[in-house]
Amino acid sequence: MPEGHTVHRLARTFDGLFAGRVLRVSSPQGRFADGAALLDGNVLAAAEAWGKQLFLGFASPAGGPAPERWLRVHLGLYGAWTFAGDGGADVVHAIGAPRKRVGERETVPAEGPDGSTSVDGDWGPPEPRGAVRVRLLGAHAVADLTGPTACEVVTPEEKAGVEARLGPDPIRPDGGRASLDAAREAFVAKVRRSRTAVGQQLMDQGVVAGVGNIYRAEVLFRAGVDPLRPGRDLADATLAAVWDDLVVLMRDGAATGAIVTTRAEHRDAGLPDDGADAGAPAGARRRTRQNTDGVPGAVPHHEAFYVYHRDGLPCRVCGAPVLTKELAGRNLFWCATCQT
DNA sequence: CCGTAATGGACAG
DNA sequence: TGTCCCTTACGGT
Repeated sequence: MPEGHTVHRLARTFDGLFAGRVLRVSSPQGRFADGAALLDGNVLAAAEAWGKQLFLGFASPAGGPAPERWLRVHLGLYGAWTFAGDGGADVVHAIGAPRKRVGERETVPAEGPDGSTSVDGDWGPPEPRGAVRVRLLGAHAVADLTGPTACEVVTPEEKAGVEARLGPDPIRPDGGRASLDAAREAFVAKVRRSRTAVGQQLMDQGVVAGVGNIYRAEVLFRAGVDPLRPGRDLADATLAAVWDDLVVLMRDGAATGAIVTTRAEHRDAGLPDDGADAGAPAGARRRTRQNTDGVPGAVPHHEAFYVYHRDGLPCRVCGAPVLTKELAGRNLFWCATCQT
């Protein structure tokens, strides 16, 4: 369940595991059999992310390095990639030990049916688990895709068409525009062009690519902006600050794998864990999946956010109860005191 | 066992 | 605005 930062991490992982390698491509579930046949036996020539879109470029082994076909994947709400490998030197960075997560799923060393690890020189991929739409298999690693909202083979032209409809991406070095400054300008201008609530516009991938429900809620809290305010009513400088903050927050998320938006002084160190406060308001015990469980030094998930999934709990800054409301089919969270 | 939420989006009207 | 799709894991029976 990714926002853009996860997809950028995925692109890097594919690059590290499979770039330049001939891949066996299959569809254990069967729903992508035709597409898989189109890609099977080709070389992974590129792995790119733009917002929540992942593009894997394939080139024929005989041809040049330019991708002739792209696999376009959008994970949607619950899509996930699961990785396994033989732990060889060439994949150690991507598979990592002992617990590394990419997307929502844990990455584990391949195990035989009896739980044994790979035999030297005789690595075999694990059986696909669940409804695996696509399996990419290299010599030393395998990647399984489940539950995507989009998974299709497209031409370079079709890929360009998809990208043309996407807003600037704060994680891309140039923001997906001529420059990072141009990307910020495009974002500000687009939001100001409409009276649609800024909180709704941030979820529009044509306005800014890669922002999801968490970054939406958190960046507006940090900016002190009421999510329901019409975009048109916001000052240029306010929106520019929102963009700049997205650049910081999302790039940090891409680097660490976790979304953390709270500043240290606003975290309640010493409070009990989630499991200790049974009977607390709904938001208190709700789990928010993060990729940091058990990582030493990581900010625990219940201290990572200002407002996301904290409805009914006191605002970390002013103490007023965090509010929630459904907006365009998604749950919005905000503090009416801090955000005006 | 069953209901439901989940960091998303396409499409119809 | 509503409806549908994709899949999994968790909590309450």
